[in-house]
Amino acid sequence: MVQDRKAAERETRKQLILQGALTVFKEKGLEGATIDEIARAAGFGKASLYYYFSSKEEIFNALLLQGWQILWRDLEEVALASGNPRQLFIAMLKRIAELVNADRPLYEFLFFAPRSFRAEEIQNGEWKAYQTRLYNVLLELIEQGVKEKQFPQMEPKIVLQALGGLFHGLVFWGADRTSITEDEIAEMLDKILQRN
Amino acid sequence: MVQDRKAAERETRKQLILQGALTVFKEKGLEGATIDEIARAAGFGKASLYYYFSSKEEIFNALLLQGWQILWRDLEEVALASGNPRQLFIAMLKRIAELVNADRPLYEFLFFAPRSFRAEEIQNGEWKAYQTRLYNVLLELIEQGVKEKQFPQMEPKIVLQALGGLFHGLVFWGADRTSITEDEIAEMLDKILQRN
DNA sequence: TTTATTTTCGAACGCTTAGTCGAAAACCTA
DNA sequence: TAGGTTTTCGACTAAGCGTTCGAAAATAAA
Repeated sequence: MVQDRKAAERETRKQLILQGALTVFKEKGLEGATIDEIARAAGFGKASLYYYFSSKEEIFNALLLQGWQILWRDLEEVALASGNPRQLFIAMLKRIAELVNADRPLYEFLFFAPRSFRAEEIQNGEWKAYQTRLYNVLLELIEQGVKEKQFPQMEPKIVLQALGGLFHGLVFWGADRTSITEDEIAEMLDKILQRN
Repeated sequence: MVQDRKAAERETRKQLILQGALTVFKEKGLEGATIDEIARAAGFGKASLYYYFSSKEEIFNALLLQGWQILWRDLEEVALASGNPRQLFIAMLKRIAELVNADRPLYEFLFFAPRSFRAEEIQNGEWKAYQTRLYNVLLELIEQGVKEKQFPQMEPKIVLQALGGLFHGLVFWGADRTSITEDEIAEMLDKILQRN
């Protein structure tokens, strides 16, 4: 069908635009990401963007949703694998680290951008459901792990909060960001989450 | 002297403006913090602000510098107290937590805002020296602590990075931010930084 | 009270940027 | 090739915001 090819092309162009948005975001930061620049980065005129997206917010929203969908699809596999809570938890963090390393700009956007946006449309976007799902899965793993004495005896929410911050720091902080390998993460987790 | 009183009043008004800036920042976020709103929050007309500060950047810069100065003055005391590296390190984190709890908006600004600003003037501001000093003191404490086997045998920079993220998470993340007490922090650190 | 100085601020300026419009170009169909 | 449809984009509009201007109000000095 011609229809199909048309739709596919439209989708491809939308992806190009999202890609451009990501590029600009990476180079200029969230505030510096203007529609004009995104258009140029994607190889379109400014007005053309509005043929594919109805607003700047919609672009960011689409980026967030798509990113979280991919992230979740990937992590779900890990979550459903077999192993005890501790193993699964570490496996998930490792997988997140792998993904982040494979496409840093995307995940910086996914993890940082939501804090910066104040718009309702974005704060209550569809992507949020995936974030919540991930949070709950990790929380349950910790709850189980604590119950089975595989983690220190602590309030799971606090542990997750702390590990979230820790992981965030591990993966995104520091001057030379390439210096932290998966092995280091695993080793670090092993030391910090030691049985007691 | 009349001169003196004048200078003091000028200083007081500058403080009012900084206070207003903080209020608006807290309510509207960094991007939403306009000169108009800051002026209104501080009880001045917009143009009056420029009688005290020459630009918006200068206002943020002054806020950062003053905040870090106060923070550092406070922490220096703790750093110079007696105790082994581990004790000193924990004491410093506890003190930071106390300070943050005492004036959350200020420290959110101090710790979050620098990431958002791209302006040279702010990125290379005087405040940065204090941040560096704090970083180095904490790093040395960890290096000493590792040497003396009071911390797990790990790369101090990584430990600090991780703890930075962790602490960040502990203090700033989560829905109900008041729920984390100093005691919990201490307990958490004790468990995580256990000797091995 | 008069004059000089400091302080305040509404209004205007200039620039940036999200979003629109209308027409041209590219493409498809017959 | 002719007519219709899809896609592109330069130019324009409108709004927001940092900054400046000029004059008025408040305060101090004489």
